[in-house]
Amino acid sequence: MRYHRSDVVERAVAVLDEYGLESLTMRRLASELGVQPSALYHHVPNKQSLLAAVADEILQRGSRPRRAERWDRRVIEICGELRDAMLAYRDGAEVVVTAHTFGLGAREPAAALRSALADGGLPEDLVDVGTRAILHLVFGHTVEEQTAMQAASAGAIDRNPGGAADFEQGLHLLLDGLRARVSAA
Amino acid sequence: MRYHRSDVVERAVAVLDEYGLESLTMRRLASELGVQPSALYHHVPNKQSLLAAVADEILQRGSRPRRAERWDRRVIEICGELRDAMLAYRDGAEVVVTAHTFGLGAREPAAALRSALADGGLPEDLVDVGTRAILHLVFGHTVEEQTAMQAASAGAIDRNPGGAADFEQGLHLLLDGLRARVSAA
DNA sequence: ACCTGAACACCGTTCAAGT
DNA sequence: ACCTGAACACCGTTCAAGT
Repeated sequence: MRYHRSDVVERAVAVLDEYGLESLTMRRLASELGVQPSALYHHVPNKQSLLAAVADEILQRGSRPRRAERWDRRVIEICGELRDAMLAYRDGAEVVVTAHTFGLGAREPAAALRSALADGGLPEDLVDVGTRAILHLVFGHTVEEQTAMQAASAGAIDRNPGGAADFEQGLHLLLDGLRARVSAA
Repeated sequence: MRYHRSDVVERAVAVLDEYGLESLTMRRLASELGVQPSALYHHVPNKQSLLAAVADEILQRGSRPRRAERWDRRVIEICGELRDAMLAYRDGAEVVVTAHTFGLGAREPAAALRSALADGGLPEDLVDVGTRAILHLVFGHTVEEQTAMQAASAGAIDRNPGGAADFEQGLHLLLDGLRARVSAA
């Protein structure tokens, strides 16, 4: 059986979703494909870049058409899509956030937010600050939400970090600040 | 030589700061203390809780007296202290954020923010949402800032995520949203 | 081009035994 | 109470050799 890079990435997503990030090892993935661990290094330079590819695959699978016209509605749309995409796979938020932190993959959401804020007429430095702030909010909220969900389904009834409603409420706090800067410009 | 838990935690902080998180292994820490790896398990139940203790130690070492009176100035003060504390040690942000995510240690900053927002007269649900939003902003920004700093000092001149100025600007966006809700109450 | 087999240099954790 | 010695069950990655 001969594989391509896309087969490896797709199987990695499946292993992640079924067994979790801590079980997504090169050796485990190799045995899942019926291949020696060393064979994976023909398709991927190392584990880090495999995880980046997994992050991009998760985001791409969750992508939806853009419908909103107003810049602030578009921000909400992008953030909702991003949250849903990450929540759709076990440990999806952790994987996407880590990839973004190390600057490998997961670049699309930042670009989409940037252009929405730019369309809103914000000055360039505020586009930068705003994009990062929104992204940090979405990432932080979603990692916490997913961790709590998975902890709850594994037994312990921890604190709940709020779902979609709290997510949107936090986002609106930030959007208020940004809107105030648009009208002031 | 006989050690106590505090010796182990303090040495762990030193190893973290000097060699980074990826080198902070139980085996490495043991050899640094001149002891067998198994000896560490007399002072700490596992690696995860050692890292939580390291996170708390980092935060405690960076703690400063509270001076601000107004609730919103106090939020800025708390966030600045938190950022400085994490930046003071190599990979400090990563360690503190991970501990917080898994609900082990790093609880003090959330409590301090909660009480500041409550003093501001915000309704209870907004205290929750606001605390988490602020924390996510600070954590996200600081991890990104520290990662970029360390990547830069290791060679690659990456994108810079802004320092203290961008940090405060992002925080002010959120505070504007919160202040608007205070006056509306 | 893709894979095997074998190795290298590591991990976290447990547990009987010592003092 | 604190530590040793030895083991268990793993890791990511490299590299010569095969087809």
